[in-house]
Amino acid sequence: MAREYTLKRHAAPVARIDYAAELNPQQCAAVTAPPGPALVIAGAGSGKTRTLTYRVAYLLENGVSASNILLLTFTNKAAREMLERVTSLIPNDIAGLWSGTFHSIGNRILRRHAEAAGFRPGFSIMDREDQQDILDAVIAKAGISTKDKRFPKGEVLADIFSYSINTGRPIDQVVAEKYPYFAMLDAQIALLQPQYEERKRAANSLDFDDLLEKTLRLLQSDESVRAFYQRQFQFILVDEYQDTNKIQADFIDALAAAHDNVMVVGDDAQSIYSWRGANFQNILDFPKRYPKAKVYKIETNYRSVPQILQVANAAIEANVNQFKKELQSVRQDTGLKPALVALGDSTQQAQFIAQRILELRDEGADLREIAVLYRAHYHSMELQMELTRHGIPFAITSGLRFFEQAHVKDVAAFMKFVVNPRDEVAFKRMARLLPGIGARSAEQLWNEVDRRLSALPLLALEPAVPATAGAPSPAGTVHFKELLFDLKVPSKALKAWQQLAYTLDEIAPAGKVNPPGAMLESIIEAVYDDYLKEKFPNYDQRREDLNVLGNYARQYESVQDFLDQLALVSSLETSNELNAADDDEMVNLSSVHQAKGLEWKVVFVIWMSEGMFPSSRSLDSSEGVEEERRLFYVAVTRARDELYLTYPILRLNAGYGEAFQRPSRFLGEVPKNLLEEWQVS
DNA sequence: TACGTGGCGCTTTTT
DNA sequence: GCGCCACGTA
Repeated sequence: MAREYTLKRHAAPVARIDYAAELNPQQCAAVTAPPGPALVIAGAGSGKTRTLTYRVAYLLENGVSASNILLLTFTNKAAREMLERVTSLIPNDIAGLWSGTFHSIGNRILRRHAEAAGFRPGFSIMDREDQQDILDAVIAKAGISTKDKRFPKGEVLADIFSYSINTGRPIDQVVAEKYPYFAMLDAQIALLQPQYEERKRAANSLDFDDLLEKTLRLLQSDESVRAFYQRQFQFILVDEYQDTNKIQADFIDALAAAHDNVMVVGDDAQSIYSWRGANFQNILDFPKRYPKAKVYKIETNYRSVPQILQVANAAIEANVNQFKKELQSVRQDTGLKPALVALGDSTQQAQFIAQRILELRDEGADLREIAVLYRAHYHSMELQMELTRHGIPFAITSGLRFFEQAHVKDVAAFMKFVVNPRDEVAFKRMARLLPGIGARSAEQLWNEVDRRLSALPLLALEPAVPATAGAPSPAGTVHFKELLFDLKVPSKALKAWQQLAYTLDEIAPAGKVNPPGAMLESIIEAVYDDYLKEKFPNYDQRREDLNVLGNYARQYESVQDFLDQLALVSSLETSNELNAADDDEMVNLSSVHQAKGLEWKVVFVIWMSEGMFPSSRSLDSSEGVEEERRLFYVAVTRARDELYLTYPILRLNAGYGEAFQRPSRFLGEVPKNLLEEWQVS
């Protein structure tokens, strides 16, 4: 039996926060909960973020060191905002606190222990597109002809593998469920997975799933690493727990195993990421996995007026699988019911929204306090045109992230390659930019580069700048000009190729990597600007994007950190950060998914039509429909004062003329007397 | 093997 | 009304 021995804390600062006064009793109970497992079920708008923020402050005030806290959130922005609020509450230094998304925390851990996980510290992070590229190469290499019989493309394989990893279910099961028409190929598909793994290893590249999975495996297999982080993270806080998947839940469990000091916060009614492997059974079963868990419920809603909340409560009612709860509004009754608006077609729908927004602005509303939400990004197309016509400025958190645009990824490929010369995807992307080099030549060139790289000592492949600040710096000795200059390239590409070799040498002289801002300048000036002019019709726009990227890059000293940001920061966070026009008055257009955690005074939910919302793709299973219903619940609960639910009766079908659309079933589930029907003519 | 043109099919959600 | 893919040509 080990002896229990406690180190005395240095004198804790005098308690400054009056928790009972600043929080409601339910919040306060959760915030001041004793150590040990805790499940906080916090309804929409109930002050979930506030609760977590105060919890962090509470721990710090009670002498817990910041470096012993791990805060896991759904976006990096959410983490940053919480910590800012903590700083405004108490004077403690919180620099040592680890916070961010599961992916970014995984990345941070793996950078430190890359070797133990079977990689080199300078590894690249692949996004979905990179993943598809490499999988297409794996398929080709395996000699599978996609011609004679239908075989899934890289895109589909990525989806299968990813879902399999994130849910911990075998490939054949995933294929049978999600792609039954490929069921007879499942053995062959499963065979490709180890090849994909091998290829990633050779390229020293990790995909998004690896950032979770490899981290978990590392904790499970390496006892010293596990013990280290278990000791470091004495208190674990998890936001949006309902959207964690199996790996994420296991990751938390592994870290918490030694002390069980884990507080998870979430709302099962807002679980909307099952297609990415999220499993809201994690939150429902938390008390089973942690039998000592205390459950705290926070059911007072501060956000929405009662009329909106009633609609929300009614909307979620039809779901069988949930913790029953009834949100109570503390806000004044405005006497204004949410509007149910039927419109002739989608054009009218767009006109209605635009007109109503103009009226709201005349009434003195701030455009930033208005949002239009929809199920899928393409639902917003007509509205965008209509808003433009009326001169109404809007900001979209678009489907395509800023960093996923071709020109951004192109210039990033240069940087990725010099940081990690084994990055097959980055190299090929770079090569294909040159005239006369397509997929085929790029592949051949890579084979030769790969051969030359293998002849170099292992250490030479590390970048000369430390991967993490303070780490010893290995001697980088890759001379890119020597490596590439004399390769055989198509004659059409020769000049550009030599230029490329010089440029790489310039941005990483003798393998010593320049800071990202300077690198970008060289890349653009030496090769990319010409390409951009030639290739894209909207040169000016894209060039401007690259300037923005350059400004952003200059904030970073280390290329590695900069590239990590590109890979791991979500669109929501970048759009604000890059445009920096936060104070511009703009209406927000957003998918419901991206609206998670946000709120506005006025919310329009458009395309409330059967087949659109709920999406027709979700209709074949009851779980699918329940998730759509939760999504609808999320949409409704974004609104503080005014809510409009609109749907067009006619749908203009591409090519096929028009078809009648039934209103969404979700509208029928809300009692008529809770909504006010608007007749629009 | 790279790249331009015509036909076809049809729209989720994202770290 | 648009993007993607396959095919044919330089």
